[in-house]
Amino acid sequence: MDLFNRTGKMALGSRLRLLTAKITEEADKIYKLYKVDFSPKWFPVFFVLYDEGAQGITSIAEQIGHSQPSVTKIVKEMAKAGLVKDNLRSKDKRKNVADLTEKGKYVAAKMITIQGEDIDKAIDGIIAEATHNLWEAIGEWEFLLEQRSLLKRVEEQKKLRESQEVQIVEYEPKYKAIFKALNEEWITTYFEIEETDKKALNNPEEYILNKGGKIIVALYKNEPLGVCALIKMDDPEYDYEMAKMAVSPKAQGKNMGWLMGQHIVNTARQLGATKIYLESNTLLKPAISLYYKMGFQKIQGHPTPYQRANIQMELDLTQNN
Amino acid sequence: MDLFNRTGKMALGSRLRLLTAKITEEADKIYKLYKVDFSPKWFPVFFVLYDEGAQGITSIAEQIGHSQPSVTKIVKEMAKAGLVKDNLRSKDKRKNVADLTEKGKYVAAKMITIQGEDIDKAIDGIIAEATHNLWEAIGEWEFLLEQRSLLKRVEEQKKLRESQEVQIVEYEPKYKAIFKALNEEWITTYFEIEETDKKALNNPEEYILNKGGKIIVALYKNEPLGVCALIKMDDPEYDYEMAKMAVSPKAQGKNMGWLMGQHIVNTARQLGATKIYLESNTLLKPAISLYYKMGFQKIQGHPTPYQRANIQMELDLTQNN
DNA sequence: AGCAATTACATAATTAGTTATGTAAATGTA
DNA sequence: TACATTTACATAACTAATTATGTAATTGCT
Repeated sequence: MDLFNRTGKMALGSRLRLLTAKITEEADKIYKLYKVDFSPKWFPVFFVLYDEGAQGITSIAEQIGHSQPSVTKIVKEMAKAGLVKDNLRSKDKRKNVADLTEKGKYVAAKMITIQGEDIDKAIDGIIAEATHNLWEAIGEWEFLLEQRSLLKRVEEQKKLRESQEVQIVEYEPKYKAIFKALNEEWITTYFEIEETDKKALNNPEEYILNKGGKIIVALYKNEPLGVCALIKMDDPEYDYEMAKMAVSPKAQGKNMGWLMGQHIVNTARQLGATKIYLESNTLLKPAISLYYKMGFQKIQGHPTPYQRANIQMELDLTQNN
Repeated sequence: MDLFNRTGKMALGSRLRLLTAKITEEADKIYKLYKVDFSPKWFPVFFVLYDEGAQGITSIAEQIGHSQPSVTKIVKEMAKAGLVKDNLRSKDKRKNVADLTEKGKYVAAKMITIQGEDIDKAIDGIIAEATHNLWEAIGEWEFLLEQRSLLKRVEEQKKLRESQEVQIVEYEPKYKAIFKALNEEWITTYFEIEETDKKALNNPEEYILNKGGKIIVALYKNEPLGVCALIKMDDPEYDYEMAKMAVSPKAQGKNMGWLMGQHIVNTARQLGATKIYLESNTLLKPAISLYYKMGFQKIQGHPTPYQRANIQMELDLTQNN
């Protein structure tokens, strides 16, 4: 299939489907070769009954990774072919216990020993001719996808790529409106604008910058979609507070919060800070988890002008992070 | 999937199907992640149109390895989604030429560059974590199955195993009936019993053994299912003739002909023969091809008592075979 | 003991493909 | 040039799976 050299790996699903179809088709011919009246799709159910003995439909389905209705159908088909008997008596009257018939046991033994050995050897032959072991590779994929799904892995790549297109810049007067708008957006979604908010958002120069603080803006493809402030505190314990972090919903999943957070921390360090303070609300789950990821620890009892603040945290810059 | 450690490789098809289903399911979620209104099954058709430009249904089907009706359906679905326009004018009025719309081209470019890159990297990550490369392994299987199908490989294993259960023994009087029956079976199927046949089949001792010939019997699981004779000739050029080879239809595909042939040749060699002669009929294709495989060469002009003989061959034992 | 929740399964509807078949257009041939 | 064959496609019927849904039996809880 030359096609797949051109598509790249995003066609993995299609490519696998074609190979699967080809192999299933051959399997059918192989059963004919052995003159067994057997359909390849029966195999997993058949094998489980052979290997584990009589059991209910759902139990089989779980073992072979099929849906329960699929097993129901297959059991009925095999019953018709005389390989299986179902509706065996069991205490639980909901259960439909299936088991191999004598004929089924005979076919199974023959199929799994004789035929299985020939097929194993044929496949081992292909594996020996190849430099990459398909059988082992599939096993590894089953395991690795169990650990972390393909979706998750792609998500991470996406985030990584997009975070490379995020640029952090210093506040300039032209960003005044967006600084206000992005913050108002999340505040009004969950809470109400408080008096302290108004002051800072309407006069960032006066209330933040001129007092020795910083404001940064995150650009995604040159569009300002995130803001964050480092505010000088007048406190015996803390030098700076990280506050007014806001990311546009349009820029979610681009790692912007993390990038701005790291930038703010570095800035604080350069300004000689040893501890950073912040306050937030536990309603804002992604934010809280970001703070923990950055190394912030929960503290208690610091006075705050904000009504919505129900959690307070600090980051100790003297420790390695 | 622990199941597949127990089944052995004959469950390869089932195992592949499960992996394919899982990956297709994830692919669907990945498209949602990128907010593209796109179904994974469209991908091969979509890609071909992107890569090769406008073309007819059948041409697409051939390239992607799908059936033509499948492509017809997919093209219609994509047309409905506004990604493709079909029924484009073409000289050949039977043809339904499809092409990407402007929207389709935009989506394709974005999908294949940006999304494709993320997916490629995610899959490369899995491949890097694994010790066996699934992508390469699939490519190798596509190639190797093209060379020699799985069916053929299994057939060979079967033949090999069964030929190990074939035992060649010397003629004994108890095999007189089967010697006659097996020969009569094939002769009457294609030709008629001739006078010369009757003599040899009814009196093998007198006409074959006592004249210095040999008869061997091939047993499959102790059942006599094949016979062959080495007949002493009274001829200036040839010492022996290989004749009366017969294999029961029940024993077809067990390599019996080859095994008996080799045995006869070895016997002749031990008896000091330098050349073996045989005659046959070109109607008997498997037999003729067996003789060629054994090293026999076609010759012409030797006198024969048989009407059905239309081909004559010899094997030179002085040459390495 | 009585009722809600869960479980085990069957059945129906849906999905993504296939093979089989029909038909019009194009091509090949006597 | 007429007619048979082939090609290109659509449509129908089938296959092997899925998800959705309904129902009876069992279990869990107060």
